[in-house]
Amino acid sequence: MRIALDPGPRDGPARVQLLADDGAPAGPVEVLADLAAVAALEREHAPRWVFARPRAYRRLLEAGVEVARAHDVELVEGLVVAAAGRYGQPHGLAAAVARLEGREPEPDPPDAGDGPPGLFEAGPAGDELAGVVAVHAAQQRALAAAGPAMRLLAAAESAGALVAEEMTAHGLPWRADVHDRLLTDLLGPRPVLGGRPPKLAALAEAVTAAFGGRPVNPDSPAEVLRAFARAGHELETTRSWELRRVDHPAVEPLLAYKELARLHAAHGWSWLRSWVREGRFRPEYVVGGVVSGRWASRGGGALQIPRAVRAAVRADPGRRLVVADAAQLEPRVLAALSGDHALAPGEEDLYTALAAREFGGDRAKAKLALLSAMYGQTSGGAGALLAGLRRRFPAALAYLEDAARAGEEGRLVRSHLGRTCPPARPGHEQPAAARARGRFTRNFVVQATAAEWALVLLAELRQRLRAAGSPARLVFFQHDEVMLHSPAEAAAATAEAVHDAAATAGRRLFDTPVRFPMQVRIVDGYDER
DNA sequence: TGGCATCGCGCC
DNA sequence: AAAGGGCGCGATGCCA
Repeated sequence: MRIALDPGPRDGPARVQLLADDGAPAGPVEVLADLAAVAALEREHAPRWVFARPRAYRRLLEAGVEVARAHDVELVEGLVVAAAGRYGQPHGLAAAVARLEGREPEPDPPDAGDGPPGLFEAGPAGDELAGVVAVHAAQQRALAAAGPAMRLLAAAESAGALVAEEMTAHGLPWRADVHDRLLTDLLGPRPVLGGRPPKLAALAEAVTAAFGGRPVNPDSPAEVLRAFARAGHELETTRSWELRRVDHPAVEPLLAYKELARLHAAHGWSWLRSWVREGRFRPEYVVGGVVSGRWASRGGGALQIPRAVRAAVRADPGRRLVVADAAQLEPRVLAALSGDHALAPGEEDLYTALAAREFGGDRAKAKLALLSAMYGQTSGGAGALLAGLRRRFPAALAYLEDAARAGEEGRLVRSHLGRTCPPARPGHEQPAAARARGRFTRNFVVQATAAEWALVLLAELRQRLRAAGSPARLVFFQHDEVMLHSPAEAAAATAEAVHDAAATAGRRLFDTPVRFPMQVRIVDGYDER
């Protein structure tokens, strides 16, 4: 059973309508006294809730209501539009309704699916619930025609919306005092009036001194290039890997400066002030925000938390962090996709196993070879390594090369479950553009399939925790890694649920002997191995 | 002053 | 011969 839901304006009534599984209305529109009434319907019917966008669920969470299953109309519309070769065209509810009615869709409103509260409530008066019902019915027809893989993808994407909103609501445990201590250790005391912290100021002066005393702003690539040019070093860029090859006394303080300045600018005291409240970091996740189906995030750089500050992520007293990451997910996905099972023979470290068989025990070399194959890299010695891979894993390499060729020829590629890449843009016939698109589609098939494996893992894990009445909460998700905040006594069971969910995710996507092991650690701090 | 492109680097 | 996928974000530098 399905129930369409319009949570309504913030101070107004919510409305619901019972639907058959094909999306046809199975009852009248009903007005709910409040969102808490949703909880009663959830207990009574355990339906799949059909709503317009993730923020609808945010409203439920604010009212203290969690649900088990959902169909997110705007997220699914994105999948359906892309599958028709029109990635990037409007997929908000209003646009979907317009298409159904044979009108030209308007561009999506800014931040479709997210954005500040009130944006949509204040939007043009329309029957939101009727739109949700009509578009959902059309999507059910499209998904039925596309097959079970697309239906699984739609369900997983929608489950992702539930997880994302719940993770934001719970927040990532973040110890501001620990973070502050880390910053002070690395940068010196926080400057009271802004400006550079002591250690950064000292390094900037050291750079200037190394260039003979003429002031050089190390934050300005242009100035740094000019300074090196005056010293007789013509550089292309000021990237650290290029600087490292230069023999000049300014290099060492400059590299040290860049590393610390990065920390200060991106995750320093102002970040802490902006993003951590009452011991929690609450980023906003953007489900399906990346073409490959990976999540993006808005605000706080949630998916780029540097290792240097991870010690600040600490479990509350009496709790533990259960941190799990999928081991070598992308090459395992490639093995399953291509049927080249020899590439991923078991649960052991895939690169080590590969190194032993092909690369003289050199794990780094094996990893570089595989990543190069999946990214389309051939420089830096990668080309020579590819030959060994191609000889040993012809099916896996052929899979990637087919995807690359499809891209170069302007065709579409799809993930295992049917997420579709954007169409080629005009100009893709130019050789350089064609090769770039080939690298993109080569990577897309793997990255997008890995992303949907991870989505299914999340959905399965969430379902297990709910079924068991677990007190553990999902608090972080980053491409191939999940973190839970769990009472200490439940941590072992939580870890088991992760392993179980991972195995199930593999089975739901593939009929394959390839395994998808998770490395799980139960720790107090995110920095602990 | 604000918008925008570029650079550079953090994460996967 | 050369060809590295996907992001977010802050600082700089240029422009209106």
